[in-house]
Amino acid sequence: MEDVAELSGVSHQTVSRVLHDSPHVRPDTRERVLAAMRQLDYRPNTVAQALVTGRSKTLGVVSYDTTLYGPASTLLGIEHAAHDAGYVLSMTSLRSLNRPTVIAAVQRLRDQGVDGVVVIAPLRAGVDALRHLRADFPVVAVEAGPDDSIPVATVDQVAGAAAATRHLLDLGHKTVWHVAGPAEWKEAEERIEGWRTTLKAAGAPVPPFLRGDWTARSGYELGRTLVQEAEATAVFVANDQMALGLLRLLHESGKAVPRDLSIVGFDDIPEAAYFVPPLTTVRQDFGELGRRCLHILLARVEGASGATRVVVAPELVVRASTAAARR
Amino acid sequence: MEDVAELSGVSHQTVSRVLHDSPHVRPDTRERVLAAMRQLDYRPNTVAQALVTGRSKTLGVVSYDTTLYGPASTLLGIEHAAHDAGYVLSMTSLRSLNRPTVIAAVQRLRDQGVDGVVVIAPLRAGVDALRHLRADFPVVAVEAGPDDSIPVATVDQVAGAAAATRHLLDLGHKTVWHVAGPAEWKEAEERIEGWRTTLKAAGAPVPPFLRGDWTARSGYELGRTLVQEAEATAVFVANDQMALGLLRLLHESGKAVPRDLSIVGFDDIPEAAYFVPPLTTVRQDFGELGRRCLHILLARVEGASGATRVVVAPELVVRASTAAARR
DNA sequence: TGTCGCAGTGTGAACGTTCACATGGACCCT
DNA sequence: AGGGTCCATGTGAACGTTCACACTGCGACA
Repeated sequence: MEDVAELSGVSHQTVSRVLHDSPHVRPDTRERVLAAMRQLDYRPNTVAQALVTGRSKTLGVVSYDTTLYGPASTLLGIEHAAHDAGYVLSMTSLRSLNRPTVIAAVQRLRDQGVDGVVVIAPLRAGVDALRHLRADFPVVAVEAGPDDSIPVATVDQVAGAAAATRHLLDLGHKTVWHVAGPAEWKEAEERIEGWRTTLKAAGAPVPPFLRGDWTARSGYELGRTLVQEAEATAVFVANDQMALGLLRLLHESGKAVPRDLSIVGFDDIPEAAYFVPPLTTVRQDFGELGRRCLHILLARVEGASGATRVVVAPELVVRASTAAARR
Repeated sequence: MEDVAELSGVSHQTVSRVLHDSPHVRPDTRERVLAAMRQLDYRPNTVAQALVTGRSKTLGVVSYDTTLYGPASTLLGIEHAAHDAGYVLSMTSLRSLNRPTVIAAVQRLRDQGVDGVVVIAPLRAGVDALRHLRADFPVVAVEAGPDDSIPVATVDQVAGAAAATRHLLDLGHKTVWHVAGPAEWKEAEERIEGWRTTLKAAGAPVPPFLRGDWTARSGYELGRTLVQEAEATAVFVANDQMALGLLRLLHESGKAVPRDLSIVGFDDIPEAAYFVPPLTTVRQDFGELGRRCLHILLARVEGASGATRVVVAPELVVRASTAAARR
């Protein structure tokens, strides 16, 4: 910067002003400075800027397993939104999600000088950790956060599960079974809730749900139990991978989908449309989710306060894995 | 830091020394300083450290579509390795991959003060961009890089494709068809090469390959062409998603897998084992890949030089989608 | 017994910015 | 003509570290 100043015959301060488009610079001076910058290939030192301003134009993300489709897509949405806002993203991926690890990760990012953090913590434990964070630092949770102590962007899981369940009931099924996700996941619990309340509201019997772990393998295993229930004609599975496993087991058991059993999944992963048969599922707009939560965070960083809650609506996508009940 | 110094009755420099475990501090002094740090909950300002040392303990990653299984897993491997080495990761995700965008992304990260960058740029164009980067900054490419001008960590695509093809030939198939990935992807081209040379080496005829775009949809569409080839009994598909699409089309066309057609995929995505039938495929250890490339980068950052090339071996996973040719 | 070396500590400058304030001139108004 | 205002610019300190060097005392060695 000193070099640029010297070359263009002004002080370092004027260079700084040009850099920030200050109105108090004469056009010809500005031009001279810009020329010098170009000539010297000057690039402002963001680290020095961060030191003096206390702002780094960097945001942190702490996430769990970015290999899963949901978190990965959300992360991408966050990244794009951050990029568009001129922010850089720092990432931390936890190997296990519990109170100390989440707190440590946020602290670490904070020490690194990020202006704010978004936590993708769909587990109960992670959600819980957020409540124990200092309130003097902008944090937003995505996809399940604690009550209202922290701003949250989330997809309405209950509504999605309700839509899936209602779809099956509308097709004439007497009731709907459910393959759930792991108990520690808030989303899993909310999907159970949406499913159960919809059944109750319709006066349908509520069968016990089966507990999976999101993997295709668990869907496959739990399918064994399901095929023994002669009554079952419709299942709402808490994610598409488990639905895939279930689909395979049914195929191996000689059961036809949707003739013998109608299936609805959740997430709408890109592969779902090419399952055999193509899977009816509930689409979550993860990209939008990420974008929205980043905007909340940005507002916070800029000084807004008060808890916020953004809810993205899921959408039922009807394909070939569901059909009217046989009578 | 000044506060800590004052509280423990030493100078700021001694505090700094304690911070860095300098041997030239008397044990009791060290103890006093540490106590003061705890009492004041002192956290060193990494930004100031970065300013003066020129090192930020931050590494950059520029990637393309982190929603895909491969890049996402690689990213995770990189992240874990970085974390273990005490580094933080800054991420940039490109919306389109070409020379200017890649160069701009690297520059941006560099301006942000990262110590080095890994580029996940599987496209020809991205690979190309790397050649036009200043050599005075540590960059490593993962999964396809230019010749030898830049260090690279990669999975041996040719060997993987060869293993897949040979597996099918060994089962007695006269030849093997191929559904390839998009031409701009280096991996796609290398898989074609592995497939073609293996066929040639075995004296088998080389049918024209079909050009897909990695999506299940394209596998489905291209399947139409494939079922019209009465001769075809074996196909090597360049990734698992396209194999899924193909599987569905075959099912709809009344063709049985593997009875009428044997199929091998590539990647071994977690879902592959639950396709109908379970997919024989080539597993890539993306986590390992990420870890390895990060270690190369770290070595570079610490001052090592000279191009390096690390190759991870893929592994054929035989499942139920391949069977011996009928005679 | 003088001096060399080293352990333990302190001092001030530097890193590259921005911030708060000071300066000087042009213009306008009374 | 004098004073206020605003524009354009400059000056020095501050941000929180590390770095290079200087200093003090103590033990060892010749």
